[in-house]
Amino acid sequence: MPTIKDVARDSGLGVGTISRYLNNKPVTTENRLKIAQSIKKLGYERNELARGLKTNRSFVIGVLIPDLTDIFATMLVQTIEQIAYNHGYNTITCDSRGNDALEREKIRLLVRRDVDGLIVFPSNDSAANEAYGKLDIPLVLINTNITDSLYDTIRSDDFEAGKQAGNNFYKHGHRRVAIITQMRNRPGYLRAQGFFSEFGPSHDPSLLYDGEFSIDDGYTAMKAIMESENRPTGVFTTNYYTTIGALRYCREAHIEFPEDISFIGFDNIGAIPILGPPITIIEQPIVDIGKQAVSLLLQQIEHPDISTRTPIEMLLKTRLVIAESVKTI
Amino acid sequence: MPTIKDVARDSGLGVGTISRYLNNKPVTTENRLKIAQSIKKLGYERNELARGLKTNRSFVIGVLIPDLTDIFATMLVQTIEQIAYNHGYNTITCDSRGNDALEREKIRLLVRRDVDGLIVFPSNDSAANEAYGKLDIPLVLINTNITDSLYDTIRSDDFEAGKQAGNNFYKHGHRRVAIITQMRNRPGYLRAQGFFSEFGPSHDPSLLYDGEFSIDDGYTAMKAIMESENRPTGVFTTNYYTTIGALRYCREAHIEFPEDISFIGFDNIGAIPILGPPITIIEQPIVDIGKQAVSLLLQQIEHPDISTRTPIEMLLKTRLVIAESVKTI
DNA sequence: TTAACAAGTGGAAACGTTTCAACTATAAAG
DNA sequence: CTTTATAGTTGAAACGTTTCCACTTGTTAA
Repeated sequence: MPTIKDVARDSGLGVGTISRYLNNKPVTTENRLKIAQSIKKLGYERNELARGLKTNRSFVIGVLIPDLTDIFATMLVQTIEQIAYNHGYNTITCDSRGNDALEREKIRLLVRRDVDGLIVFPSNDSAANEAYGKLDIPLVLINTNITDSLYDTIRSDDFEAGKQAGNNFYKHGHRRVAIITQMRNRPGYLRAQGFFSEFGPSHDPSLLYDGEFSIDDGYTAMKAIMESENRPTGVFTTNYYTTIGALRYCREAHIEFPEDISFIGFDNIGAIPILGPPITIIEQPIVDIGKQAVSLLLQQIEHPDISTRTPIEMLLKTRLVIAESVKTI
Repeated sequence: MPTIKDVARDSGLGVGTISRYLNNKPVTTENRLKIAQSIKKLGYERNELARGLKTNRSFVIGVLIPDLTDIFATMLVQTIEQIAYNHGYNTITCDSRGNDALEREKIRLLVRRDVDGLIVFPSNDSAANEAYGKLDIPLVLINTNITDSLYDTIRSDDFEAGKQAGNNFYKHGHRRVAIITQMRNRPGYLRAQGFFSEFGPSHDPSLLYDGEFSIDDGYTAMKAIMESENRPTGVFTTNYYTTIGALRYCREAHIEFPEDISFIGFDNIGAIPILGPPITIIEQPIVDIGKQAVSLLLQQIEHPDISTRTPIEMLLKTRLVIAESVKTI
């Protein structure tokens, strides 16, 4: 591979000049031409490693997600990737497999490869939170479990999302509605809180189905609900996978909305709008989340002094998309 | 950040010794201890950039896919990531948005960041093929369009996959079956060839629905088929998205399998096994594709002399998963 | 005509590693 | 007790950039 020195020799100029050219600093047109010519002739390409070594800047941002096949996460990454790219940054994505230790390791990998900043979509495991404590690198957390993060944080307004669903049920006359969620996950917890808040100060604990955010748990919970003694008049699922799981059970058991039960789901993405029955559903502003995450990160990267700033927690409103899966009672 | 020199100073040893320690070369136990202590004390972490600059090795492999939200691609990446990791390599993933120019740019990005090898899942656009011509870096292509690649290539046995579907229809008595595919995509083309081969030497061209591998085109084609004059007795879709699209139309139009028409789909992943009706479907061996891709790549990386070897094209068999969506006539 | 200045240029030093030739200490062999 | 082999250590050089200071032009003002 040709180096900057080869270009210098070939064009008869000094390495400093070549470097200026490469960094868009002023160079006489005459030399500009010579250099361009030599570069083409030799097929020179800048070695980003050497550059990063010297400048401590890589123009790469790292994105860490718990699961590369999680549709919500990958949609997010996709918008992050695109926006970052428009700002001159490239993105590299790693999968932590929802594993605490692996998440920490991947973060080090990225840091050691000199990423300029990190956007982390943390695994559910709350223990992971410590990991960030030591890092001093621009960092933005998305949908984190942490309550008082030292870092900028961005998430959907989960409490409000829960309220939107609860309110829709309530105003259609529902008073006993079950919710399928994951209480040890902060968004899951907040969605539940918001939901119940619409039904008054106290609520029947048997309406809360607490488990993992997984297809299986959605399925099982939905089944339990349909088979329960004092069956509620509606069900609210609080993430993509529980929604999928619940819908699957309903398909298998030939349960129709809203005839057999009313239903509000979560995350109008992936297969749901396509293969699922038309349902009323909460939509997260994925594109905006991505946009704001990049924006906050770039602020940190480009104004390092800002790090003394107090951390920002940014809430983005969700949207209730109305279909016909909630019956008026 | 502390450097190797700081560690040397702190431990009273030479930088060379620290380097040996870090690279697991023999060091006296006495020194080993001192070094370990200094490293912990200073919080030293190796700078991979500087290392890569010197060694030309990064132990990172780059993966390029056309769409980060494409479930087939991300499942592949996930297994690649895992297997590579077990071999001591990390993975970074980039999205080319199915865009030829962007694909080329991302490849350069990765090369310039010194990845040890590349696994590329090419965009449909055949023009992209040139891009690889110049590269001399270990490279494996997955499901490529190129017929006589200079690089190792790995893909499902698409012709055989088509035959499996065609044969299943044929032996259930079907003689006029439509196929939805993308002929300018090589896998799509081969799947069609294999499919038709089961029905004899010639075929009715009106049974071929040629478009993009997209949900929309799957939907439109399925609609056209159902509304056609001389309606075929079955339909074969040849990738995930066309399958989804076709299923969507069928849901909306209340078409049931196999009563209204027989159906075989492709790629038993994502939402299909969960939300879709139970259908006979072709399954690609995703895990094996990932495994073999990494294996071929590591061969190239670790035996550079091998590059004189003639390129390998590896075919992996698909599997026909049988449900009840094909009627016996 | 000269002084002052601006705009570019050249090349050595530095970034944090690994490598390698020279060196030291220890052990084994005679 | 010397010689020879062995194992480990040392620090300078190199990897390909950017940065910075000293330098050369060319231009303007007096």
